[in-house]
Amino acid sequence: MLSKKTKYGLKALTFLASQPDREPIQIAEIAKQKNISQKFLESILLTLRRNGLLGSKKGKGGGYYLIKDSKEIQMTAVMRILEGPIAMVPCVSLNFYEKCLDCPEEGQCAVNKLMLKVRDANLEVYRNTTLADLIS
Amino acid sequence: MLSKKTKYGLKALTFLASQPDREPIQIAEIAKQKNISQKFLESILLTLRRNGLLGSKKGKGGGYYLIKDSKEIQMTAVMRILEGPIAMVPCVSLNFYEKCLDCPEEGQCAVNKLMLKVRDANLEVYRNTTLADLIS
DNA sequence: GTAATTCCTATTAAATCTATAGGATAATAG
DNA sequence: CTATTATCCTATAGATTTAATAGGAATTAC
Repeated sequence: MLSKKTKYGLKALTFLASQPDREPIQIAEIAKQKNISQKFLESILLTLRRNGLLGSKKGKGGGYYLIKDSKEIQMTAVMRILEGPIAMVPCVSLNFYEKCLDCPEEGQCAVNKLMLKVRDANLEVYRNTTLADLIS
Repeated sequence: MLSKKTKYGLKALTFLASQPDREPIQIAEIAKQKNISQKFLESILLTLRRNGLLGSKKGKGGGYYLIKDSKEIQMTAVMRILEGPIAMVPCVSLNFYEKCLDCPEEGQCAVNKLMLKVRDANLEVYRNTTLADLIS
């Protein structure tokens, strides 16, 4: 299952990407437009900012805005920030590799073999989809 | 993340598939060979049987065995039984479709659009991978 | 300086996953 | 027919993760 965090994060990002310019938009505004709990959204936007996808401005007239062109934002980045590793098991993860302790030989492990295919298929999708592609 | 249930289930299935014949194998034997908590594995094998992938025999000489040729067992079935819907959100699920309550129009929803691609990519992998493919 | 808004940490509440317990049921062997 | 072996089944406890909330600190605009 996709977490609500990711779901809300994606909705917020596309909302920002569909703005005519990059003026800061307030959390409250995004939450209202996209039907999201404001406080929860607040923490999500914060992590998106900390990970370099969003910029922010405090005080009156403040808010969040995209820091890059939406065509430059790949889903690989978004998913890794919000949902965590793209691989479903650490032993096939590119960025978060860990050996399985219960598995004597990776090359002969069925889970490894299947999840490698799944990882590649998903990477293919995420790499070839940008934020811009998600806006109709 | 892949659940341990699915991970263990896959290991058990491939272990059974790699047996020379379809004689029943005891839970204890599978658990030992594959490093799995026996009681947990027991419940997993039970659901695999209830969902038509395994047969079982009670009493001495009992155990579990594959009910079909491993070439006939697609990962779509295995994953749906163990991990649940292949789609990451109900609004793109083939077998468990549900409309999102917070989403006015599916056609214009970024989450829907992205997860549709992901679903298709994963289905492609799962449909084209059988249990037999996972045994080296 | 006041109002508006993000920033930040901690905490609670809810849901899900993992594992275990313990007895019921069925099959086999003798 | 009895003892043994193994699956069957339900319930529940424990652990982890997710979702949401609370409340005040810091910053900016006017």
